[in-house]
Parts: sequence; structure tokens; C-alpha cells
Amino acid sequence: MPPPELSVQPLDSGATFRNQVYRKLKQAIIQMDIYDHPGDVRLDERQLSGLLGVSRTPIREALTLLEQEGLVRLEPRRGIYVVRKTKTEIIEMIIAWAALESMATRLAAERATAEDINMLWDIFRSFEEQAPSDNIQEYSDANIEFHKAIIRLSRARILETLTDNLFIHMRAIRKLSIRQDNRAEQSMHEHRDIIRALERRDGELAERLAREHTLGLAAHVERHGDFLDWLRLAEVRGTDVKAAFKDGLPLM
Amino acid sequence: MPPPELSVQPLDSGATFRNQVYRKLKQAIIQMDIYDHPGDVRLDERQLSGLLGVSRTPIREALTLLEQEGLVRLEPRRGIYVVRKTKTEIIEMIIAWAALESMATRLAAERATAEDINMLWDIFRSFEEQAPSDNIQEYSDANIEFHKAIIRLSRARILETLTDNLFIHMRAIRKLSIRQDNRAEQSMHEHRDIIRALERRDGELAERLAREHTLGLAAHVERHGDFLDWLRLAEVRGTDVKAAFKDGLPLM
DNA sequence: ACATAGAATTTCGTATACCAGATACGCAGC
DNA sequence: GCTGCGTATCTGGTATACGAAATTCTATGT
Repeated sequence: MPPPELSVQPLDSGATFRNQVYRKLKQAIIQMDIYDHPGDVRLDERQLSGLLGVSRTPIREALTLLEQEGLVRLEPRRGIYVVRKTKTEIIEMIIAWAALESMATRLAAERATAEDINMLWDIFRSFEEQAPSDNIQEYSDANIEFHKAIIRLSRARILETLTDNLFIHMRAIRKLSIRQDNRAEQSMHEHRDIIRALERRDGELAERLAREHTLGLAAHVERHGDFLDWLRLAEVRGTDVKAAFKDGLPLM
Repeated sequence: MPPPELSVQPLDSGATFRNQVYRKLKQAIIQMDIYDHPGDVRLDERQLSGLLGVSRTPIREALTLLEQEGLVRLEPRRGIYVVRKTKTEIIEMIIAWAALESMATRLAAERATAEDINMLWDIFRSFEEQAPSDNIQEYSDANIEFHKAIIRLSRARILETLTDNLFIHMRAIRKLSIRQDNRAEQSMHEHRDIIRALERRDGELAERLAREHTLGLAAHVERHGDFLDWLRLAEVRGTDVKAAFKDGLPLM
């Protein structure tokens, strides 16, 4: 007879102020979408302190974390600014993502159960129906969810962690990801092929398809992502950003 | 005539106490090599405060960073402990490393200059001479330097950053990396083949060789890395670790 | 009006004080 | 000697106070 184990949960749940503030700030920064905002976005420790009802100490520690994640930039005695990645940085991040996800896909081909793959088909179908041009945000989020799902099947936590940190910054190119030349449709086909490769347990192929799929996005950004750096210039010069997009650029 | 630009250096150099403490602690933790130490290693904020001559505030912020990097674990109101990775975690990290480095190698094949590749040959030769069995630490460090050099040739900062964070934890398996079955020699051959592929600008091949080389290490750890988890058990039970290695395990 | 020096203010970095959870210790009871 | 309970102590989390660099405002002289 197995011993009657009473396993009590830790229940702490990292509920320190520091962690709470960290999560709240992170969510707020992501939600605001810096790439939709012209100009600098500056955070004030005291203001946040009053806003969140805690002292500056846990706020500073949370900001320290956010800085390491590349979400904010702390300029000593000058201010705290929400970071906007450059085009080059975004492309590098996509490349790193491609590297990690292709490896994850290889592992997934070995480790995923039949049920796991059914789940992928479910996700695939669920946003196959959805017209991408309608709701960019939802489409983009669903897209990322698909990739996250595959990575999860690798059963390698570190790959999840590392890519999660990268995905945060993919909001920068949301509007780009479904631009003309039927990227959306092509993307879907590639997703389908990846799942099929997983189904056939062809790790080699699945890995290659995943890599090429994501590197394709990198190339797309390389061609059409110049607006990312314009945002920075506009910010410095104080120009109205909206105007800069009048001449045929993707924003909206 | 070029404009007479006067570019003044930032000169701040991140010399805040927080950053200084961060670097010092990181170096100290890495140097001590937790995997050589039996038992828990606990850090005391107040003690560090006295030791380093600064207040607890910058120390706490530095520890926050180290926690995020996975070097220490902060247990609220219980203590701060240097982290020891499990075998599974180490293997996952090697896999992530393989993913990032193989991608970097692919890029390097496109971007590296002839001079860059000569530098790789230099590094290669410099530790070809060195007998690996003599000085494990030096051999291991040189080995990692080689990999860092290749990654640097990708000209993708993010790949450097991400892998640097992974390499920190590779000290865990230093003693393992040159165990019997002439891994050292085989490793050297593989390094040579990677450089040759880069020389021929064969990105596809270089990527595959780099991936297989590093995944080989993962497999090696999978087979012979059980001692990593024993360390944890020994720690919990308070057993003398050295004894556990008597029966033929790699340590030393 | 404009330029400028200097004071007042803002803002982050650091030090210190206080609090509550967790542990260790010791005493009482058996 | 062992168990259980309560208190003292330790430790990290949080709040507050202080300091110095950077910016802004203002008054003054031209």
C-alpha cells in the first residue's frame, strides 16, 4: 500500500511586492505597445509608487528585471524609458527565435503524442477560419500561440523561457506580419506542412520547415521593416510619426 | 571635409554600485564553482554588505539580476542560495546552445572574412597543442572560447548574449567534457571540420556540423552526467559528496 | 528680447530603519 | 531522553530618508 502522502502546495506563489509590480509593469508596457506610440515613454518611479501603492524599493527591483529583459532602459538620474527595438535588433531576435524553435520542433517530432498533434491541428483550424485582415492583434496573438504550442511540445523548459522573452518584442512587427503578398496565406500553408512533418515523425524535415518559416519572416522584416528605425528618428526629432507613414507604409 | 565631430565618451560605464556588486558577485559565484562544493552555499545580504562596503540596497538589486540569470535562488525570508542545475536542466541548456550556435555558424559562413577564419585556425591550433588531460579548467575555458569566437562571427549580438548566459552554467560539466572515450580528440576533429566548412562557405554543412557537435555533448552528458543530480541528493541528505564519487565517477 | 549664471527642483542611487515570516533554542511536561 | 510549545533571534522584504547629478526655472545684465 502506498503511503498516504499529504502534499501541501507551497502557496507562496512569489507574491512579493517586487514580483507583483514586475508582472503588472510588464503587462502594462506590453499592452501599451510602444510601437504605436510616438515619442518617448518615460516612467517615473515616484509616480508608479503612488499609482501602485508600494514604495520605490520593490518598484526599483522590478525595473531592474525589466531592464535586463530589454523592456526598459534606466538612464541614471535622467529617467526610465520604455525601449523600442531597432530593425536590426528585431531581425536578430527573429533569427534567434528561428534557431530555438527549429530545435524545439526537432525535439517535438520525437516527443509529441498523437494527442499533442491533434491539439496543433485544432489551433491551426481555429485561426484558419479567422480572416487575418480583420483583426490584426488577434491574428498575431493566435499566430504566436501556435508557435508557443509547438515549442511546448519539445518538453524543454529553457526553450520555452528563451522564446517567450523573444516573443514579447514581436509586437513590434505585428502590423507587418500580414502585409501584402499574401504572407498570411503562405504562412498558413507552412504551418500545415510543419504539423504534417511532425505527424510523420520526420524531425529533420520539421526542423528545416520551422527554421525556413521563421527565417522567412526575418527576410520579410528585412525588406519591409524600415519603419522600425523611422520611429526612433521621429522620436528624436519630435516629428509627428503618423505623418511619416502616410506614404504607403504598413502601419494600420 | 568631414565635420569636426567631438564625440565624448559616456564615461559613466555603468559604474553604479549595483553593477559593480553584480559583476563582483557573479565572478565570485562562477569562480567558486558550486559543482565542486558539497552542501548548500548560502549568501547573506548583511554579510555581503559588510564585505563589499555598500548597503544592502545595491546588493539586493544585484541579487535580483543574478536570480533572473539562474545563478542564485531567493527564498523569501529563508535565504539566498547558489543554484545547482539538474542534469535535465544542463542538457536542455546544451540543446539551446546547440540551436543558437548552429544558427550562428550558418550566419558566420556568410559573414566571416578570411581574416576571421584565420583567427579561428589560430585558436584551434593553440589548444591543439595543449594536452587536455593536464589542465581541465584551461582546456574547458579554451574550448568555450572557440565556440564564442564562432558565434561572434555571426555578427548577431543577441546570439552572443543568449549563449553567454548559457555558457556560464557549462562549468557544471567541465570534468565531464573530456572523459574517457577520447572525446577530447574527437571534439578537436569536429572543430576542424566546422572551420573547414566555414572556409568553403558551406553554411548548410557548417550549421549541421555545429549542431551535431554540440548535441553530441548533450548525449554525452545524458549518458554520464548522473552525478549532477547526485550532488543535489547528497546536499539534501548531508552526505559527504566526495564519497559518492569513489565508485568510478568522473569528478577529478 | 536674448543669453547666461546660479538657485531651486527633479530624479535616480544609496543608506538606514522597521516589519513580518521563518528558524533555532530552551524550557516544561511526560 | 523525547515531545511540544513559546520565545528570542535571524533574515529577507519593504518603507523612508538622504545625497548627488542633471534639468529647469529665474533673475539679471546687455
